[in-house]
Amino acid sequence: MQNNALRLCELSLVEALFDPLPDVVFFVKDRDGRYLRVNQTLVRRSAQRSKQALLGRTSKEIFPGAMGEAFWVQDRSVISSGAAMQRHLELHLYADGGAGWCLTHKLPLRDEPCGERAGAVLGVVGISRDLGRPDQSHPVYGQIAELAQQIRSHYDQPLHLGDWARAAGLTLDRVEHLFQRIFHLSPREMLLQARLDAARRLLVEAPDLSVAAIAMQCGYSDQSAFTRQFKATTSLTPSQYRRLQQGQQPSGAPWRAAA
DNA sequence: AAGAGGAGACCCCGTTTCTG
DNA sequence: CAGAAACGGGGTCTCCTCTT
Repeated sequence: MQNNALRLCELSLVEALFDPLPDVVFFVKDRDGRYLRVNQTLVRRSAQRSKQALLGRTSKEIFPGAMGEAFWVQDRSVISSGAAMQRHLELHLYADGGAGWCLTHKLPLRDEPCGERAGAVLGVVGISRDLGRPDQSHPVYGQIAELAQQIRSHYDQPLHLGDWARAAGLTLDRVEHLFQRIFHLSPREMLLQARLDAARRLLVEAPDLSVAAIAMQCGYSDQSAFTRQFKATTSLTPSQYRRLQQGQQPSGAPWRAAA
């Protein structure tokens, strides 16, 4: 426990570093998923008044509904496997109806590498960063932006990145590298973003369209793949999302949350 | 109709090596 | 040393089927 206390003390310094960053959520949780450290951005986004209001509580208590449940499942997975969750692209749906794309990273918090419980997982530490603006100052921004536009406007088709890269006079490797550098996303992640943005729009604006039909219109080969990806990204199935946007409680888990 | 899951194919991404 | 190229393993997607 001594080691644990020391580590948490060190983490308070990290917490202080993340406090002034409005686009990054920072948190540390114990083995039971209870918040031990949070930054101010998380306090704001969870609609809490202070850090104290979050400490000792789990994401399921702070974010009632599918999103809190999804955070909880992620935490359990990191803690039980001891494996990090890196670069998970997520759409966070806020209580005020807004939505924002984030990249989430979670690492297991381990005990000191010596002593009886050497290396034991004590909890999880993570950040969730809002997707930033593209780096427009990069010399080949124009070329890559054109490719990105192609991906966004052809979201209903399979990704033919190799062909598009060749047409632009670039290699596939170069395109992927530049996408990361400029957009902080891989081409496939950008395609996923475009498809799910379109799907969210159709779920709300075309209530008569079936989930399967929307899947087809958004470039998925079937409803199964669409539902799987939609749920992995938003924590909700397409029909739950549709009911939520129509102002109904989705069946299953109770839902009304902030990020 | 919608959701979930398994198998197999293929593509992406992280890492290493090469080059200027 | 930075950027480009190459490569192999893992992850993702499609197809298919079953369940609710």
